[in-house]
Amino acid sequence: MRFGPILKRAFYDRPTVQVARDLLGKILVHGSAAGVIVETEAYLGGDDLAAHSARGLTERTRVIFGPPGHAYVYVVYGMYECLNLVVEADGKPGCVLIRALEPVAGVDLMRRRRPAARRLEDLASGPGKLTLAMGITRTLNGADVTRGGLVVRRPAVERAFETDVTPRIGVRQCADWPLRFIIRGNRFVSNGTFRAGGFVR
DNA sequence: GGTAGGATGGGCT
DNA sequence: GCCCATCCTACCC
Repeated sequence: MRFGPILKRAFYDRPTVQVARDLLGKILVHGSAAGVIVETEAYLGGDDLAAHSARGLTERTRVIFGPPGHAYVYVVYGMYECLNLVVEADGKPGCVLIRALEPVAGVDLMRRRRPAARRLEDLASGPGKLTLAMGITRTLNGADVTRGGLVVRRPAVERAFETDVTPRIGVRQCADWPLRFIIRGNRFVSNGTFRAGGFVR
């Protein structure tokens, strides 16, 4: 499968919410595996207490405060890794969590990396699932995603779609902020998490 | 179809 | 010592 050009640093050097929305429909590529980004979440600076950067600059959050167009990979629940793309200008925190992909290349390899996935729709339908399927680990923390083995590309053919906005999944702070973006009707988005109040998907 | 509970360890108080 | 930006299995309709 052929893709378009790699997204340049200027794409990431913009407000977090804009980048989170614009990443939908783009192609995440790592080696021979690739998938269309169908779900993202924005993590802001300032008073967004759900963001790791909210507690200030530490060894872990250093990348988030650095220049845009780099990967921020962290470990959740001691077992899984999550991929974020750093946005906003150097010195200003902001990142976009990649939450789900529609696999489009290297699918056999992705299936071998995730034997628990029964259906294609489950292969990369969550932040921990997609890093497993794509072979993305914490060793890629800080990697430049405008060049190298992990990049984001435009699709060869841009397709129109509608976007839905919902609260973010699995966060307690700022639980009702509308910062999750999904491609409307896409079958590859994560299943979400039930919370008091009844929010699902 | 659905959900409850456990695995498991890094980061920060 | 507590809190997680999660996933999978077992078990129950």
